[in-house]
Amino acid sequence: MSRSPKYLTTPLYYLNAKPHIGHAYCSILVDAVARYERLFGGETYFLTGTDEHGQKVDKAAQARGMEPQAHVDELHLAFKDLWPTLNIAYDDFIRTTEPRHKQVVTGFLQKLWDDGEIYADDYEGWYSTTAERFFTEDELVDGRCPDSGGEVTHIKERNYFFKMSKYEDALRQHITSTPDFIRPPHRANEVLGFLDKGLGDLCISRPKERLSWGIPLPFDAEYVTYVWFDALSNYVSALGWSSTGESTKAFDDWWPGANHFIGKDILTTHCVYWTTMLLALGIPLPKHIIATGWWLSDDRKMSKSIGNVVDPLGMKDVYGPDVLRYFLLRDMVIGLDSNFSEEALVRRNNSDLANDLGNLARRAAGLVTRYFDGLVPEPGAPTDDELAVMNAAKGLAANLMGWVDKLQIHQAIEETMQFVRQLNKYMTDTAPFKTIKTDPQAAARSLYTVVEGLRHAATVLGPVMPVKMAELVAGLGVEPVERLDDLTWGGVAPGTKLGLETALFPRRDLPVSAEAEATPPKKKKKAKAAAKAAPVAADGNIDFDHFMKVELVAADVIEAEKVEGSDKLLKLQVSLGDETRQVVSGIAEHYSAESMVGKQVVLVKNLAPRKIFKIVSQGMIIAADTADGGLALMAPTPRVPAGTRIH
RNA sequence: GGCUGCGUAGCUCAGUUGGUUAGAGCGAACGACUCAUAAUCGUUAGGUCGACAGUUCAAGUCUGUCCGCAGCCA
Repeated sequence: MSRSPKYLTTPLYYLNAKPHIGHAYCSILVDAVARYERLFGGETYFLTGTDEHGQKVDKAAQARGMEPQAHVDELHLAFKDLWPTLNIAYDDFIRTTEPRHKQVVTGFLQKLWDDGEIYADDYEGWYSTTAERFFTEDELVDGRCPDSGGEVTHIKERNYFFKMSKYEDALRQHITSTPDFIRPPHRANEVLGFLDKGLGDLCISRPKERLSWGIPLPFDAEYVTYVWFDALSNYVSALGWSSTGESTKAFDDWWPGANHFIGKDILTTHCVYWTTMLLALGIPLPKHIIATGWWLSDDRKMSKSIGNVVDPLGMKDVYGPDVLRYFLLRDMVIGLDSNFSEEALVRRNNSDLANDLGNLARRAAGLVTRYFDGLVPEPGAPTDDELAVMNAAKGLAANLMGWVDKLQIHQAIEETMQFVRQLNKYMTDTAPFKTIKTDPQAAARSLYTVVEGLRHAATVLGPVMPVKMAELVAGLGVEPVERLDDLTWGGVAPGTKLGLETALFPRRDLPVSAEAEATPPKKKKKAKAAAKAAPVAADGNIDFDHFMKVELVAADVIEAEKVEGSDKLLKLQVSLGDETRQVVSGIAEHYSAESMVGKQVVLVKNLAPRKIFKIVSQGMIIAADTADGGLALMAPTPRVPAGTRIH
């Protein structure tokens, strides 16, 4: 069965932020899908890159006193250099500041201009520098940017517009007649809902005086191209699409199999802006646009302002890139949000990778070493037990493509692990460590079956954990198979020398915080009593360690305002030296907003963030009730540097 | 406020066109085994399937109302 070539893309990551878990997940997902695809015998072209124009980048460069180009030349490496460390193998990395890209965007725009798809008009609105876009009067919140809360300025200016509205019906038609164009399907409904509100035209320019760091419009040098228009074009510029009509081989080969993987936050830009641009240019629409969910922390989006950012990328340094990949791909159902936690990652590592898979390899290898001098024994004729395993291996390989095609990667992994569990059971049932004394032939048969089963599992998990599974296959003494079709039972030749010396996936301890909360799994009986020890003892005392978990720090109040609609609450911005936190505190009846600014207070730093009056509060200020019903704020005397730990 | 989706064991989730005692993995308890990374294998416990009402011989599965959560839009 032949498969059509697939062109797999991640979004171009915008250089105004450091790589985070969202970027990493998307790239890992595309990488895994590409590797699966190749295992199925298909061809793939994997594109990623960076989006380097725009005001934020320009500003950041200015702040550093650098030329924007020098700035992005440096910054884009944070992404480009990251991918290999996550075992991600892309085919091309495109930067929007490269000539090959700028050239295509220019041709793109010129063609639209020539075809009358772009017109100039006056535009009036409130512009937010932080969000880099206009808002209507109605959209503003308290006269500020609804996205960033930043300042907006009223601007009236001439700009260029793309006649996007023209394509509303054509796009709706395409979405409704192509059920899996947008995946998962409920996202398609979202886009249709967006279209039903009526599609306007899209402003695609920014005056040069306001934004110089961009691609100049070919028909008006006083303007540069709007960042989205610029960035989205990468999907065809990387293939060398040409506006003159002469298409490149790369474009013809790959574009028909285009799969854009994106985060759900950029659904509209891809499903509406990009698609209508393509319609206007007469370029066929991509085959699929796949919107993934977000990795959350404590059921919330990770964000610096909420203070719940965990550093999943740091996990690769602690646990290894393949373990991180396994966790991300196993624990997220594509399209839905998932919670990220180090604890969940460690549990996955321990139960699936260390216990089930790694340990199985170890026990099989140990027995082969002990009883057969480390040489894989002759299997002999299979009995029903072996036939069951062989059938399961066959079924696994047969089902795999279906799961991957449905983008049920987590399911593909789960099915594989079920097979591994079956191998463990088979090993226990046939007990080669016993039969070796009574029936060496049976022992040989069992061990051969487990080794061969491991080879199947390793092959099928290769796309998820390329390096670790290559190690396992090498440990089994065989050459890896490139294609699933070549994965047939009996690939391990009897007499092969096994080389599985070390544990493939070491067990890990749960992170400290998790262990304190969970019932410790260690030393079953002895630990039981101790484990049940509650944080608060019967006499009401807590032990020293518990107290030390409360992080009290000195904080300087830098801003304060009353919370509208509440008599008691003040919203404070406090500095902890290296970070600023927002805290909502019920002290307004005793302290005015003005009087708080400049004061030093004591903040409970590691209190879980919560919303009070819809405002996120990241900590608590401590105070004492006074005898006359007043309130006395606690503060270090004398004043100490903000952020100083108090204990 | 409008629209859409979701709410199933402690946790993460499956549950096909409504049909016998609601499933899996993790976690837990107990047991077996001892080749192995305190591993593996087995057994058990734990759910009024968000609430209420309705349709039906029969509802986690359909309808309505409500509660909670999320997303999109305004």
